Amino acid sequence: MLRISKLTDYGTLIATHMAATPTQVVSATELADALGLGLATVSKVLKALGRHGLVVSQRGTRGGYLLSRPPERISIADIVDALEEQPFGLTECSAGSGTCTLETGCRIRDGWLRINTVVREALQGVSIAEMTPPPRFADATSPAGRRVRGPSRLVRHPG
Amino acid sequence: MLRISKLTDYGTLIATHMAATPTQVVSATELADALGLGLATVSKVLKALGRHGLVVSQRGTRGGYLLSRPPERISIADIVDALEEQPFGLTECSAGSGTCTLETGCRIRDGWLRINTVVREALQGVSIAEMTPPPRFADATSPAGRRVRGPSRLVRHPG
DNA sequence: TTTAAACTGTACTGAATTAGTACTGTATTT
DNA sequence: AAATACAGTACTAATTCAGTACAGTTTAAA
Repeated sequence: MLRISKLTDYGTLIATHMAATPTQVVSATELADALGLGLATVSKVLKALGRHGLVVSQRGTRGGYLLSRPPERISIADIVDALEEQPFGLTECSAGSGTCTLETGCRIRDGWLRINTVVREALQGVSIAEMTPPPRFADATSPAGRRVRGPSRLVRHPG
Repeated sequence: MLRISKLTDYGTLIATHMAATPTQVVSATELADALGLGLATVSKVLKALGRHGLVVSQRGTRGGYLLSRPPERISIADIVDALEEQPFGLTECSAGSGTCTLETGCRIRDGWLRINTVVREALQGVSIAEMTPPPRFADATSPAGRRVRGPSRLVRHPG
């Protein structure tokens, strides 16, 4: 369907929400309430994010989750990698290898690999700190007033 | 799964194959044989491509399909549009509208719309003529020797 | 020390989507 | 008239997704 799964969608939602208060421990319950999602669903997402080192968890009363690094350094690609099937690839042949029955004589694997690269760079080029629209009544001189202006900034090649 | 469907994959395969002999009428049977796919499957794909004006069909003996325009002017985005769910969108909210139960208070729709744009441009930026690797023993001065060199060319902004 | 909040891990079930195929009908050429 | 090839619809099995449930462990606070 060329669409991210709902779980991945929730992942970006949750991570973006956490990015708003990056130093604050938030519990799955709080996130579920704030975002209108089921607790079990939110837990499932956070667990996956934790496995991939994007959040760290704190057990017990007053426990919860915390972003493991500044939100500017967590990209949408990171979230996708944590929640979608790995490895990344728009087609079967460009992701794994060997499973495609057409391998022999396939002339377009090359093309798809190039497209993958560009798409991946697009996802890598957006951090969870950049997902939310600029605050409407923000003071333009405040740090919160800094904003991304359109897609041109999106494709940056991190390395 | 953030992956194109197999049908879409077949679509790019079929279109790319046809792009190699752009003026020749090819039957579904020939394509199925050449690509190692089922006839019914190939027919299904070609029908969808026809509905979207990418190929024209010719019935009867000696009938078959023909690209409706030069392969340089048929993009991967065209194939995707013909075979994947419409409209294009990596998330539910960035494709349609109204179906997302979280609409109210969703802060990231904007971000996903921007990402969509970039991904879509990547798909629009590659024609089915550019999918195959350059012929290995091609004369460098021949038209067939022209080639795309890496992803930088991929993101071109057609509009 | 007890209790409650909160994370951990696994498993399950219904729904939705995908993939591939079958079948009947129509058009065209030889 | 016959063979080839497209047109359209429908169907079934397999896969994937989405959401939830449950039993267990850790930690902080009362």
